[in-house]
Amino acid sequence: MSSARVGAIRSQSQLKVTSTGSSSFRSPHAPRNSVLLGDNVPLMAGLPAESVDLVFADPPYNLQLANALTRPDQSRVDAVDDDWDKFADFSAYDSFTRDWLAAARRVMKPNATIFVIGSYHNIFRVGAMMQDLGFWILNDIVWRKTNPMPNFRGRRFTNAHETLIWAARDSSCRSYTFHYEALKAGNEDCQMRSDWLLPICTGGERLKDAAGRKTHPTQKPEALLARVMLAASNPGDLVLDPFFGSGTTGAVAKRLGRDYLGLERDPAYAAAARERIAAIEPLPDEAIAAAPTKRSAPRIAFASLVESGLVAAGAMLTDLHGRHRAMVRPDGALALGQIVGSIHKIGALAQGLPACNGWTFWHFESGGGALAPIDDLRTIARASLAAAAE
Amino acid sequence: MSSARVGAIRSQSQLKVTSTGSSSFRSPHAPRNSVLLGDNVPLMAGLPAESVDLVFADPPYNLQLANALTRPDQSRVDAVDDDWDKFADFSAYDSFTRDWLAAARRVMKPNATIFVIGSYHNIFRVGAMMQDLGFWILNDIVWRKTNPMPNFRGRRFTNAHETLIWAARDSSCRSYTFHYEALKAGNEDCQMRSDWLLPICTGGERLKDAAGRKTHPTQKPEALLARVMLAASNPGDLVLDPFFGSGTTGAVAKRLGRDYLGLERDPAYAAAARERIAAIEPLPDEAIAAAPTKRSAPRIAFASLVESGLVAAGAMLTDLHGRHRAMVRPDGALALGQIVGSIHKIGALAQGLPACNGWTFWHFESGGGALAPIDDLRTIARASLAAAAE
DNA sequence: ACGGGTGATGAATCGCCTT
DNA sequence: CAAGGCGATTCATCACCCG
Repeated sequence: MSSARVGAIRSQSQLKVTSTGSSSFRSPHAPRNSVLLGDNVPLMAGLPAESVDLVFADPPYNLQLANALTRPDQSRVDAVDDDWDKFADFSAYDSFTRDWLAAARRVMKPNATIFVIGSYHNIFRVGAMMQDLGFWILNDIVWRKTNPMPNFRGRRFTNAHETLIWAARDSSCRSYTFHYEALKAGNEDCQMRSDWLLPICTGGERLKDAAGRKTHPTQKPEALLARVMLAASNPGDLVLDPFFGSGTTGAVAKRLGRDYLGLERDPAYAAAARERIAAIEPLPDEAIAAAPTKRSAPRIAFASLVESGLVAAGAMLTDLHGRHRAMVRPDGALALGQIVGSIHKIGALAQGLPACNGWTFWHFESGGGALAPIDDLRTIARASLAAAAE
Repeated sequence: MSSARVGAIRSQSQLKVTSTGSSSFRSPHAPRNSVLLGDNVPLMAGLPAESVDLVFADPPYNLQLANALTRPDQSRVDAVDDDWDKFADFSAYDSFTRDWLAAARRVMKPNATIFVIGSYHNIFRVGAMMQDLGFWILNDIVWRKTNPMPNFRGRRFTNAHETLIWAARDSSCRSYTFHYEALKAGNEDCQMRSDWLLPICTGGERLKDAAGRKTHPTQKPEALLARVMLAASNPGDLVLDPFFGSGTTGAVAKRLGRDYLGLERDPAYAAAARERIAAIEPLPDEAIAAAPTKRSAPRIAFASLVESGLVAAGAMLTDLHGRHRAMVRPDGALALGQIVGSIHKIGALAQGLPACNGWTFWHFESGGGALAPIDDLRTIARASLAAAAE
């Protein structure tokens, strides 16, 4: 997506709609870069279907602390005991979960994905409900906390992680956004794993009121949201957060050039989030622009390399070890003895395999008798194509 | 538990009952150190209620493989496609899960706990069902694999972990076994966290047939089972595994001086497991004996220290900084001015806190004017108590 | 014996476009 | 819409062979 488009979307969308919970507005486009006040289910019902690119949801965890929790020094742990985290029983929590998940699914574009974060108190119910509603789980991801709260009673393992579920809208969604190569490049050239080690949100990042009390009990670290958005969204995408809280999703979205839409029931949280996001400075477009990937590179026919003279008709190609030899035909096909076919087909045939990437399998003799893959020639062809387009 | 008791339990239990799946046997005690052949639900129905100390369950994951998967070198991945992992739909899997979980819950002693392992394909359904059946989740634990299979198509995060759910039979179970201090001592004096880093089962540990094929497609590493049993069972305890498979639970139980009961449907798996376990050499009792913990150490009344002369009546105790001073009364109470109470109550009162551990708060003057906690005197008292019991 | 190279393998819901 | 072609894609570990 070009930065021009990003700008256009941003400018159209500073409407700051405020709703009281009824489906009081309808528009062909979802509002962008706003915090909508009210219950998220009717608010989502008021959004156009298939209008958001990514959902991040941090629903109430349904924590069940029977009694007050104290540290060994008898100081009281400031546990989550807000009204929004109280449910009569599992059935009430399931019903709540079904409602918001179904509403979120409706507004997801066909190739959108959703992340939901939770702990063992609620994540199993959330995950089962997602499967029941037709979501297609892509991964579960473990956020390993570098600095979790210890288990003060010494009766359990330190609860040192939370779980995220990443899912597509349904099982047929195959072209969801996933920046595999960028993540790998940023991870020592190793695939990004399903376990992420990140600190919890503390220090200057943690929102506090004038008296020093934390604004929101479960503020998520921006690094977590950043990894989510960098992995599964593009600049200019609309990220919906139906449990906006302190607005971490909005803050990170703005910084990373994504658009956000936050839904929040509590006016105080919404106000704190708006203030927080207003202070965010977006990163420059160059820092955000999606890196070109091999999958997105323009397709080049091997025939065009022959036509342009990068490969001579009649030249012999071999595999890296010189075990197989094939001749380049003027029409861009390869000939292995009497058999003629594409670079891929002939490569597969030569090895007795069902498939083969001919670009990396076949080599030509470059300077000094060294062998180089014909993929190098494709790179040259792509460069001259790009130069011609300037 | 003494090693004598461990020996007694072991000798009673080498019956090796074999059942074909009907509830054909009844006994006041569950059989021990046996593999029972048949469906686990009727087999568990035939066991006495409240007869096992720990359950470890590795149920089918309900993997849903659409197509064959190949590595980048076109080699075929040997996926799990066994009949026992085929379910018509989520509803069939839920029903299967409910049945075996309910049967397992019935045979758990009131303070028994259960570990269930799974992946994102099934663990959410399992966890929700456990909550519905009344299990009380204590932790979810993440087994982080050091050497997971990569994601060959680059379309998702590397699926690098599996999840274990640890639960008590119900929310009222408070005295379940958990060797907090032994785990902490073995973890650089740091609380054991909910994320465990362990390699998958390969190499010599992996059972293979004469042709070199793996005996079981999903054999779990012994290190994983060892951590489970060391954390949540005592020597001589009965560990039930309703999905015994290749018998890792039995092998580790035997090595660690626990008794096992394995339920397995497939005669070939059961036979392989029996052979495997027969070759296991148990560790010596000294290596296994539960380390004494503070909780299990005999309670010592402060009064008994006064009686034995370790503390003199009339002696003054202070906190570490000398801010508070209290006098030892001959009845083992403390006096802070006119107020009299236990070492704990007076310690709390002195600090204005709701509670206080008097053993670590109050200090006495040991040799050379140095202050030492009265807990040191308790340690001495315990040592002489143990010596007297010899 | 040791080291390097090659090959095998593990609970996996693992494409997209054109015709 | 189904079928077929293009062409993109792997990490840690262990076993084995060879020099």
